[in-house]
Amino acid sequence: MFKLTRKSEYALIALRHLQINHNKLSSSKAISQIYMIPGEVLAKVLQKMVKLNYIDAYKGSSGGYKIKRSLKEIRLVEFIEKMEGPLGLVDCNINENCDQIQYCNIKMPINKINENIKSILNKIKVADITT
Amino acid sequence: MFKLTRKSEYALIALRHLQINHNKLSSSKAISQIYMIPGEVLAKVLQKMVKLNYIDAYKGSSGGYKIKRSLKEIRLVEFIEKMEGPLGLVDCNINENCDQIQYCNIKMPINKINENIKSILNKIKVADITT
DNA sequence: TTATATGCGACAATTTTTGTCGCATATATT
DNA sequence: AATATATGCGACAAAAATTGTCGCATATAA
Repeated sequence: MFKLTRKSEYALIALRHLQINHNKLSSSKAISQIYMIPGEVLAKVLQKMVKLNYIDAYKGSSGGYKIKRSLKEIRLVEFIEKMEGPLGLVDCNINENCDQIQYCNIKMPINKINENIKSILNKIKVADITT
Repeated sequence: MFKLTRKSEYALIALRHLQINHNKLSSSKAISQIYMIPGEVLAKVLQKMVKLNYIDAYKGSSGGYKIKRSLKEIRLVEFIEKMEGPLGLVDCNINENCDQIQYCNIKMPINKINENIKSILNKIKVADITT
């Protein structure tokens, strides 16, 4: 519980790197070597960030990735949800396929807490981590 | 990320049940049947809660479990950490065996956020879920 | 033309979570 | 005293999620 997945960690590490090196392109390979991140895994994370419009990709030799100036005010929760899927303390927040739901006595209180946590996390920006 | 494990869910469900039925003993089997929880799994969760002193066990025929009156002010984070182990956004908060740590550029900011989240979660009591 | 990038899908390995089985001990009930 | 019904506990198994690998396609600067 409450653990970032490696994918998200790699994404944040890469974002920070791209933010620091915003004046040039950084290739996936270069980043993966600097931070000891498995190449293919990082590549996919970067590709996903491109799709989600967080960073720009430049193909071809001497290509690479570059951060978008629009990144500054991204909420951390939003970023993680887009990278990994919806967050929720319990599955019934996300997906109603729970056989136990009709007998469950805690759904409502948990949902309340979940909303509290999310509203708090909403105040945290990606930039709080990457700058 | 941010998902309670089933064990914790079962624990909370059982706690709530025990709280509502504080006037009598409830057996593991009875609880597991009411809430459709696998018997052996629930049994272990209950046993752990006994060890952690959250509930009392009475052995033998017509035995079962009973909630302790002291439960009211337990913090949710504390409860979950005792049931599941330490919480942390990243492993390096918990366990320093990370090959990447010497190259990692996000450790400190993540640790900061981790503390923020924990301090917020600290305000939530188990009773917020079980009552 | 070539070397070096990104893009993408399928698959494999690993780890974590979840659940099962067997057996021991305790005790109320009969 | 015997029995049925509890808890207690360790080892194991199954399932799911996470993490990592491989192969090949496309794009482009040099």
